[in-house]
Amino acid sequence: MSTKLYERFMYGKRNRGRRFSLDNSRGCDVTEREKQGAKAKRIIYEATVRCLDKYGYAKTSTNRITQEAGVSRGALTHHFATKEDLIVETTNRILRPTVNPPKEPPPNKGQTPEDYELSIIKSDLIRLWQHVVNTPQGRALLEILVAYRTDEKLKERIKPDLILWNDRMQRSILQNYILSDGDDSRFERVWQVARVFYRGLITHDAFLKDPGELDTIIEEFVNMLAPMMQRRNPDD
Amino acid sequence: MSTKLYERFMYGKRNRGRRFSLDNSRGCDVTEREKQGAKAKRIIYEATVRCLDKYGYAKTSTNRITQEAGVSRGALTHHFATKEDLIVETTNRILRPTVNPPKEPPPNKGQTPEDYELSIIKSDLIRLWQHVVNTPQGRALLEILVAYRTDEKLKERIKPDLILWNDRMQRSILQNYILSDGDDSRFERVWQVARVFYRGLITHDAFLKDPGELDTIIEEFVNMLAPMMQRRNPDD
DNA sequence: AATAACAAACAGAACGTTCTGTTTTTATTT
DNA sequence: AAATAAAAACAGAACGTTCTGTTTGTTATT
Repeated sequence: MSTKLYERFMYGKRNRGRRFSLDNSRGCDVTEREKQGAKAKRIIYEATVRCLDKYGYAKTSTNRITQEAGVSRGALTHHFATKEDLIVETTNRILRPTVNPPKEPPPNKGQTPEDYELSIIKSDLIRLWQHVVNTPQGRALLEILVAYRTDEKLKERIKPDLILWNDRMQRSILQNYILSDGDDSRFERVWQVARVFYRGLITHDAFLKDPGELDTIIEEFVNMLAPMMQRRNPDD
Repeated sequence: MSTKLYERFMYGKRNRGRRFSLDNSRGCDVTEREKQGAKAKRIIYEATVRCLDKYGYAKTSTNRITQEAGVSRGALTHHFATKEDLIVETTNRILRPTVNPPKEPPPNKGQTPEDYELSIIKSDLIRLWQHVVNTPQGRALLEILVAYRTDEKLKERIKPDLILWNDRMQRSILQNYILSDGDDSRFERVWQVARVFYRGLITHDAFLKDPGELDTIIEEFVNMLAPMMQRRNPDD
């Protein structure tokens, strides 16, 4: 390249074009490019969740994710500078919809009001297992949480998110399920017991000959927990 | 090495010496070499447990284990042909002492018999957490169980051991405890609920600002479970 | 003398990251 | 409206490191 051309090039470069980064400096309307990038990120995120669920944390390499997502290596590194960035963002996307689980309308019954209330709480507890914890997202989260335990850098980055999510979760649950004269702080603990139990349950079929045994254990647990969530006076 | 020496060495190697493997073909007396080998294996096993606990499954490489154990790479590969062999044997050694947890003598009290019984059961449940699950061995086992979920080859090799251990555990517990209403199969489930809960608890402090919150959750759980349980009369 | 026990070098694959180059979209200037 | 600069969105090669497993060599025990 001749000096003249180069100087003209650099001159133009310095004085023309955009001075600021793009990413939505306009205001609100979504450009084609933003849509494209968001879609790619979503595809990669979904592939990451699938890989964590299928192969586990140890074998979820960036190579495998690109294969699963059907994108190039460059695409992944463009959107996620490091693997840690990818895991952090994946964690946040897993937690996002979990905060407010969709509420099912209670089915009609010919039961006494007490039995009816109990059945609703039981079905809610079972739903927590079937539609939140024991899902690709839930199992992927377990993989991340176990890695979290021994990965200080990851811990540093996602701990605030997890605590925030926990608080929001508790508040959301309290809004929907607590009885007016109940002990809130105790109820929060009971609910956390349920979440802890379900997390442990993901790895429990290792000990069982028949996977169906899981259901009976869940049933036992639900029968144990549901009546407590109905107690109106915990102080007697 | 000169050719002559080398040939003499190889010649001797091929045509002389013992034809069968050593490891205790004599009968009973333990040789120095056997002791040495067993000690090396124990050191490697203990280092593996420490690595799984400290670094997690993904970052527990054979290299790291040799460093942690203070042995050479050759020593490790000599005793454990593959990494999978090492993990399998480590799993078995973790499970070995857990089957029959040491029983603590009950402390004296000025309580009613009912309260006394309840307090013993509660302390047993807390001990399960403090001295079995939340230990380097217990946390290492969690790492292995999570890897197990997505590793078909590992699953194939240790599944029988886990099921066997589970059965022995249940029988051992049944010897000491029964359910308040005397239903054994239901009690087995209740006890499994406790184990599942504790396993989940290992990863739960990720959600908590203050690690001390764990204790209150444990307390809640124990208060929930203990009244359902009853110690078996040792005279039957 | 044979071999268990250990040590160390090595091979090949896979890992995460970095880098260079190309195409496409967007914003600004003319 | 056309031209142009800049940045986003890829694609893919290459890098150095680390991994597991193999092989070869040495020492100690029987």
